[in-house]
Amino acid sequence: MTKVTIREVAERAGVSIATVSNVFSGRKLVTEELRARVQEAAHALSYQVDRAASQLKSGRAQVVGVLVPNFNDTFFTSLVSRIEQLAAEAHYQVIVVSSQDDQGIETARLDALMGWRPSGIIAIPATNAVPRLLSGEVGGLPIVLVDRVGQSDLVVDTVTVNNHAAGWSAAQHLIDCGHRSIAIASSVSAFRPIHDRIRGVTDCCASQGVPAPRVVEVGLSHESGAEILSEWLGANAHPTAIVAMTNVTTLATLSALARRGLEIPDAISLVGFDDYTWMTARKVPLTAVRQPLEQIADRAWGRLMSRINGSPEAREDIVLDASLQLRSSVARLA
Amino acid sequence: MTKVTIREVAERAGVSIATVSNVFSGRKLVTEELRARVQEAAHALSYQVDRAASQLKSGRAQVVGVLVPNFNDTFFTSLVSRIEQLAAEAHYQVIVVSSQDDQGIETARLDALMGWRPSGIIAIPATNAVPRLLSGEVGGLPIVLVDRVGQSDLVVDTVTVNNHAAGWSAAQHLIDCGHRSIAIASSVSAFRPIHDRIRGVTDCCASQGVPAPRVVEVGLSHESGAEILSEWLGANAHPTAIVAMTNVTTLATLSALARRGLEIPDAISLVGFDDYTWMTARKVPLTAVRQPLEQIADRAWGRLMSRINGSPEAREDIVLDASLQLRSSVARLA
DNA sequence: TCTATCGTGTTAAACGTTTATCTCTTGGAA
DNA sequence: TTCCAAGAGATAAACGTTTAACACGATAGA
Repeated sequence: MTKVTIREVAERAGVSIATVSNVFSGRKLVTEELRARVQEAAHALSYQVDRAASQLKSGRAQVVGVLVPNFNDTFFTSLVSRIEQLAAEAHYQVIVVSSQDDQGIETARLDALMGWRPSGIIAIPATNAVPRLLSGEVGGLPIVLVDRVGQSDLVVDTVTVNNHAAGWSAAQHLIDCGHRSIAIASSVSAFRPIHDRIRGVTDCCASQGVPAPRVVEVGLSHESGAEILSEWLGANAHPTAIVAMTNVTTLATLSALARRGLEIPDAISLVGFDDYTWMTARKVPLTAVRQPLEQIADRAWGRLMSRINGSPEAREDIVLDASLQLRSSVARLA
Repeated sequence: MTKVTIREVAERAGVSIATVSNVFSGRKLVTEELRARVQEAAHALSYQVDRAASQLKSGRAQVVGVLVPNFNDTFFTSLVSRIEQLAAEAHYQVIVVSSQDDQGIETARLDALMGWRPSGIIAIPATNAVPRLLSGEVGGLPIVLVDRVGQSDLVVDTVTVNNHAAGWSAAQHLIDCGHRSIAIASSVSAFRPIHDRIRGVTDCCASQGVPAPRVVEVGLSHESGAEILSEWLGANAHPTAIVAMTNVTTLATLSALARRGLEIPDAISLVGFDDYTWMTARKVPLTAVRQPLEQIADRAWGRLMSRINGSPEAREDIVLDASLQLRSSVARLA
């Protein structure tokens, strides 16, 4: 693969390198005849525009960076999947980096990302603290923050879910079904989205005179979560229903209940969070809160593109609604 | 963000740009004093090496491309996750592209990938046909093929699982438990790994005089799979056991069985493929074939690095063993 | 004392594009 | 017929690095 350059293509086609460049970038008209000659030459030599050179000269990058906390939660990978697809359609390339739920790594990865001089960044911060680089005050780099948005004095666009309402609707359904003793399986209660969901549940209970739900914090991994929850169930009076705050905690709850031999919904009812195929692939399909995954990705991408194309609109906090998927994991109490 | 260049850093530190470059690339020694001055200046200006310029001049890229068929199968995302981690440790960046299970898109994405002039590529082809670009005959680009390796006259390294043995061990377990009527839930039987797994099951049955298993092909999506399998169960005599050929078909089988109200393992036994947390998060934990995910990623990465660093070793087909995780979804028949 | 060697640093020439500027035709409008 | 605008290509100057070649002391072997 003796790297073939624009010069060789130009020579073979009998034109200048500028013409070749124009054929590929399409920013100046080239007659049909020359265009054909160039295409043919390029194909014959299997020429490929060198991104590095192109980007260096033009300053434009056709790259967007995507930062996610990890690849374990399907919520994040699904988002990445959708964004990759949108990006490809828009002839952008995506560089995905993971912070592995660690602020230090987050900063490092973000730094590395900047080396690409991306056109924009879509980020799900690892914690409530938005990294300095993403606060948007540094300079014109378009940024869209998604999901874990902890602060509110931001200057960048955000796309989130109405987590308070999501929690409320889950609680309302349980209360409607006669539940009074509710527990919450939370991952990290300090994270803003989780915090809001918990408040949603709590507020709903308070509004109807139902005792405040107990909150069990189980961490970010399935294994530790199942362990902690199982122990908690052993040491405390059982609630009649549990509502899980993320898709990982849903899994952890399922494991803990199975481990303790507690039937759903006979012994304990469950409302899960996020909605994936495996939730229906069970004898008792799970009632769950569905986040509008595709919409989140679409809105985030759309917003980023607007910014990249220099839209002067004011910043916006896009808040989408989650919906409760009613299935069979919640018992109707007498 | 008035892009700050190496020149400004050099000026501020009172050195030449070559020295700044050396400090960052580390390929020539710089005295501690100057190094400190440079670091400080760089930090003060928040300087970031421009990858495009760096790569253009040096020809080296510190980038590896990763091609996967899709982001729906956890097997692929898990692989990507692990590779991203290994890459970060080695100061490489990963560009992930998805072929969306389509040969046309695969070629397009691969072309785009080449524009980055990556140091190497780890690829899971979408079909048995290895894309021309990856056949390795084009030139020195290091390539490692993983999982879906259809041909055997390759010149590149490969990392696969011993699929025949994996299928065999699943079948053997069923036969040991007294099963004689076995069905296979396959995704796309033509794919080499699937084909081998099916043969493994079939050969094992044949070797012990058990009737040949019936194969049901259910496609790549959970939804269609559940539908097809459910219909099949309605129209045919039930087998006593089903073995699923991928993690998506496992899910599809679970759904189909739940839809038909068939209990596991009382009505039908099930051996799943791939081993994820959700498989244990059920009342009846799933017996499943576990692919050594982490090992696959590690070996693929290791091999790629060897190649990139110019190892002259002969090409190798690395074949790893899958292991059967015994749990409770297979009934012991009288 | 005279070279040879080594350790540090600088100079300047690329790398493969993009794009502002220039040149040359061609075809109306006056 | 003359002039000018518009269209289509070509020329050449960057873009921000890396790195070969070079310079300059200091050290050491002869």
